[in-house]
Amino acid sequence: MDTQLKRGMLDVCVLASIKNGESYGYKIIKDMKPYLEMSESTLYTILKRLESAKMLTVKSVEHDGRLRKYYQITPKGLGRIAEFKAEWKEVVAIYSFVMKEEE
Amino acid sequence: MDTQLKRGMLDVCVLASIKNGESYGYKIIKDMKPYLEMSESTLYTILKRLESAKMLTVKSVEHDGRLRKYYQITPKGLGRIAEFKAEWKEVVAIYSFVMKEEE
DNA sequence: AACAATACCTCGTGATATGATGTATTACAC
DNA sequence: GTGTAATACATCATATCACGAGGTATTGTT
Repeated sequence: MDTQLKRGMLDVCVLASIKNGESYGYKIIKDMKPYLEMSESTLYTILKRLESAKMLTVKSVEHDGRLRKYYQITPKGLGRIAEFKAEWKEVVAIYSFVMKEEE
Repeated sequence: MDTQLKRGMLDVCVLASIKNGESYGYKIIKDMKPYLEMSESTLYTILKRLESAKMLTVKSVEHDGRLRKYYQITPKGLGRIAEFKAEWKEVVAIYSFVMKEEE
């Protein structure tokens, strides 16, 4: 799938992955895989970005000798999802424009 | 509207604008405005990109003392629109993922 | 012993949307 | 007739960002 088309959905997808319970990087990638493939470097970049934007918080936990960073969504993160929901209407309108007079 | 979300639709929108008859830069912006706002610098960048990709051809015409560059879509350009149509299904699937368990 | 899976990370690169800025003509208001 | 908006094109520098390549370290599995 075209990279450009995914942009703008990536951030929101990550937020959606942790919306109903905290999760961690490696698991987020696996959860999203059926819908949207994302490389690890992309995900960790996004997680850092969302953390800076205060859309999620993080806590590190030792698990089987390996470090795990659990992410929780914040009200601001939930707000971002709501915003996306509203913008989606515009996206659909653009799609309609493209398909106009298409058989 | 979020810039990122528009990406990936911009190219296709421009192609759609000339799908049913040639058009020129200034007019394309006006035609798309109700659906999607795009700055002039963005459009001319895209037109050049699409021309390089052979998705459209151009011919210059003098009109009222001003230069106008008329763009026509090519089979490759039409192919791009068809491709987008297919990718749209994936986009909708991603949207569903984001909205899952959303009230 | 070798390899896959788990789990994190950084860095460089390429693509690209946009604001700022520029050129030149026509149309219209005051 | 002077100024401003509209028409119509263009370039350049900048910032954002997805991604591949590469790295570290531990725990299964073959």
